[in-house]
Amino acid sequence: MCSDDRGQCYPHGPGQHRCDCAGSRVERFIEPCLLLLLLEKPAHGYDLMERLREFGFDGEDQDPGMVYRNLRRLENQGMVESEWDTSGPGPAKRLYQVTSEGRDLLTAWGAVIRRNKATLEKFLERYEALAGRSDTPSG
Amino acid sequence: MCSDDRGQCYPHGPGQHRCDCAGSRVERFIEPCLLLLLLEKPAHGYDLMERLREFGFDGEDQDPGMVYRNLRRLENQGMVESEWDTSGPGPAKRLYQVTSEGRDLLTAWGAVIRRNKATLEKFLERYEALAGRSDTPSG
DNA sequence: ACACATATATGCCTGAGACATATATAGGGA
DNA sequence: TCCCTATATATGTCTCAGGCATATATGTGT
Repeated sequence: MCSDDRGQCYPHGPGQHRCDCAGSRVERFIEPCLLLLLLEKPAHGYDLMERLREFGFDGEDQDPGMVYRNLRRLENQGMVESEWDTSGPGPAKRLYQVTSEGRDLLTAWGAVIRRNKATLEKFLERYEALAGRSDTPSG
Repeated sequence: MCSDDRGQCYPHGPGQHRCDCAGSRVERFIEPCLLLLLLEKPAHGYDLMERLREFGFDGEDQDPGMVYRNLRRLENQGMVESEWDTSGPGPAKRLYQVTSEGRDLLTAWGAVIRRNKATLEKFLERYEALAGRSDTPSG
């Protein structure tokens, strides 16, 4: 079923893919995070990969594929623009910045995330109301 | 790309599957919702389908498949138990109740959802800090 | 020469979820 | 009787996001 030796682990339960037990994902959450980071400061993928940890993305080993693919998709959709930067040392970097369409998308995400937060809050209220009763879920 | 005539619609943006534009999902969120509802009051699938709306599940037309499959999976994992109820009129109902393992799972979910909420809050803080600057995402 | 950090890109596979459909029971109306 | 609807459960198919692996290239240090 779903067993590793890292303590709490539930069958198909609250976990990342294949039982990482780090929490259920908010779908596509990486998208608004990338947009926000890029609005704060234009950057390239490898840099964003590091900075994503600040949003709770499992820092230990970030997946480059995830980051780069999302950036390319956002570019295809006109949400970000990129240009090669060969000025520094090392391999060329693709410098991204957000377009005005991308700003609109982030605004939309803002609303979505507020709504999402409200949903989780509603759940927790109800969950804690239940826990206050005798038949608490933890006991 | 992603266009319908229902107003706000972003390419692959904040939306349910295939551009429903109703908000990005929290993965597997239906699971803790079902457990919580069943702890509040044992019930059958069709009933739960209705009650799920209270958690923000797109009420208009709820998907029975989603509900029933999740219930059966939870039962296979020993998180809930069911028995047929043929007492009432109409077709037989499968009455579900939560097991002690299921309660533990809900407790774990509680922690996950609190963490998730914190992540969204952190994002929103940072998002609003940016919006306070001149280069606000919406303007 | 070799290892390593930096940097980008692509391929494969799985699981959740959206959508459609099948099946059965019972009640009401034409 | 036949049909429509509400109630109730179950299953098939397809797509997409994400996890994991891998390929490629450049510069630095030893």
